[in-house]
Amino acid sequence: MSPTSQKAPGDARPGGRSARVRAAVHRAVEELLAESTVEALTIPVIADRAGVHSTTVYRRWGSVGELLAAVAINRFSGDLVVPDTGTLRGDLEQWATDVATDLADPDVSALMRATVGASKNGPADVCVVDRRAQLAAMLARETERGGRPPSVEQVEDFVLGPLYYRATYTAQPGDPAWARTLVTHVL
Amino acid sequence: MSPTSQKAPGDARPGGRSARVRAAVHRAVEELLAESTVEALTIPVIADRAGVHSTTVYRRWGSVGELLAAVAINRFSGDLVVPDTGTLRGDLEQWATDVATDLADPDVSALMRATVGASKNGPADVCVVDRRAQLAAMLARETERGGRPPSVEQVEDFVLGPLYYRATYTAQPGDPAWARTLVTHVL
DNA sequence: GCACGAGCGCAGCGATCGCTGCGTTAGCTG
DNA sequence: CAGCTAACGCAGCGATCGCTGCGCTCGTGC
Repeated sequence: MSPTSQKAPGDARPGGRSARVRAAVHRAVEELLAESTVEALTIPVIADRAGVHSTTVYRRWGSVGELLAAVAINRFSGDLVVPDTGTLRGDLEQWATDVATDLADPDVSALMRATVGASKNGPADVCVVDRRAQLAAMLARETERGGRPPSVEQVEDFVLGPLYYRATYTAQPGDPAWARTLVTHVL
Repeated sequence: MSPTSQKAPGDARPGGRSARVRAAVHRAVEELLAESTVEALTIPVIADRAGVHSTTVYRRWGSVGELLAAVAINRFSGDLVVPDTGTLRGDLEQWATDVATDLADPDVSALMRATVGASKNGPADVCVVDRRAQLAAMLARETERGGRPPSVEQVEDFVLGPLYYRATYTAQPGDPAWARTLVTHVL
């Protein structure tokens, strides 16, 4: 399932109210996740917070799970620009620092955990597909420069893995300095 | 919050019916998680599957979140015996292989994801506290042998991190051979 | 500027959830 | 073996959830 395969209505009218409603609902989900548990995250509550009728949410997203996936895709895509510092190390350090900073935000990690819990098709890859694409782009650039970068899997395992692991399972999210040491280890 | 701070009733009578009910409910949760989504995991459904009345589940656990945490603690504690092969590398390789095998089970990863989503106090450390304790024990034994093992955090980041990351966010859980390469990297 | 149609608000409906007294059963204790 | 108490089963109750026709509003294209 590609991130752009959103079959939901509203795409045929991207200019006006639909976009406003979508933004309001997404914002409501993030706010509620930041201040409450996912068990209290029900569609009537979301709709009420967004100033939108429950019917709209039911029709456009169907369930809390799909809504969460949509919010996660929207949140984890496009927020980070792919760094281009000239060297692979510089790119990766900048990128890892950005990811670490993003994951250190409690609201972001709460959204991630909720998405993980609500994902029905096995793992919650919606949280990482975009990051993986950015990583592949940086590594491909290094190859074009004539370097021999590590594989995507290696960087994913030793940089993204620890970062996401800490944000998901431990109480201490990684700080930027630690993220840079991860890059050093993998190079 | 220690894993043994279960304030729930039933501990004063560990020999008979309470233990049976607890086992039946835990089993029901694992079964339902394996065959359905977490959104369908409601207390009446769990109680019905376990052959127990809903009242009992409400009284002993209170909510699906606490019940999931209890199941996770029970599942992720004591299942793995700490290896003792004589060398740190042997211990870690055995241990990482066991963890990888465990996480490769779809039912286990489903339970983990559900626990992550239902955890209210931030991260879902119930999934890793016991693993961390086992790791600390192995590293302490190496210190007693006179060796200089890496820190718990290092092994956690570069072995547990990738393993849990893959099980949580990607479609390819780690196989035992790959788990051993992780150990090699950290030593 | 005007007609068309997509998307939203409104009202309400079964179904089910989460929870609470009360009586009964079953495991611990002397 | 007998008494006690913790834990469970039972029935039922508000509350709320998820969902469905219907009419209306607002963005889009001619």
